Amino acid sequence: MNKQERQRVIQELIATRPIGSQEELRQLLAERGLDVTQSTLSRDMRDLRIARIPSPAGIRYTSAVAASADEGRATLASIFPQLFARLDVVGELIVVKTVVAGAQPIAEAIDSEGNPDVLGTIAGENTILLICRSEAARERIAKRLLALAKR
Amino acid sequence: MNKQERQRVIQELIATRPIGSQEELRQLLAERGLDVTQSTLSRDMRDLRIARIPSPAGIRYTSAVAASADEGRATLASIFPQLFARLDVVGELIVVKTVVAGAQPIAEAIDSEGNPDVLGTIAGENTILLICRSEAARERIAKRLLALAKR
DNA sequence: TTGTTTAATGCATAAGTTCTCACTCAGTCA
DNA sequence: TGACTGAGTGAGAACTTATGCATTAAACAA
Repeated sequence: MNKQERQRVIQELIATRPIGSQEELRQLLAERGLDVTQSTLSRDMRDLRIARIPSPAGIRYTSAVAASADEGRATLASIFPQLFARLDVVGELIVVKTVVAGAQPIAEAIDSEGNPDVLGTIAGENTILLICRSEAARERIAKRLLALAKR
Repeated sequence: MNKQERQRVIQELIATRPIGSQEELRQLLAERGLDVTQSTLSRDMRDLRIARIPSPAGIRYTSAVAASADEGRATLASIFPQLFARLDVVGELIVVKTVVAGAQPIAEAIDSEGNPDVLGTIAGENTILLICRSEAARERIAKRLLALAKR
């Protein structure tokens, strides 16, 4: 049971669906085999600065990290761990999921490295598509990104 | 006793200083002659969508108009038929063409389903790129989307 | 190995927020 | 006029989140 991994899953869950309480989040995590108490989630939310936003439709949590992540251009290593959510690969492609609004800065940081293994990046709001030169190149890059994420 | 006036003052107070609880806010309002209970403030906060952001330094309220812009997310089934235009596939990819400005909401709706077959989506203005886990996954998704479109 | 330190966590409960209900008051209409 | 309606509110119950303290596990030094 790993704190980093858990916090990453929390970011992702919160980015992709409305969650109305820490207890609800706790259940979603439990379904994924991450069993912790609400106390721990309260502390995670603080670490991640996850905002709680009320509205007529109910309460919702939102990652507030993204807002403060775009100060100038940061190095990949400095922002990737904070913004990263998940990574998948298929063929020569890598799909990186990030917290809300995290895709743009990460893609920019990757681009600016000028790695020839990377043919290009396309970033949406919380998803980056990385097109690699070959499957071998894709493997190298994915490995490196995963290592970065673990920081 | 005027609600609008009070809510205006709340916005102002929250913008200009760190406020850590509704009780604290209540006192500040009382000093200004606006006497209400914390219950009322809770309702005001909801009306104004004032976010509560925790951090190692304590809790703080912030006007959250920007952060809460994603309320009222529609289900895929409810919007897809209206916005869909055309669909093509290649390898693990699906390219969905939509009516102008339709890509963003559809991509969001797809994301929020959390389907593991879908590694990620990237949306432009009227085109969505869907990256699937495999060609088989791509087939399943494409079939489903086409069925949805026929509604 | 043994002791020490530190991070992570659960438990119990304190602190804080939201909700339900009842009430008031102003406006509307027959 | 008198009944009705809806917005706004307070009081306290119900619910949610934060925190103090104790425990455990891991890393490290002696």
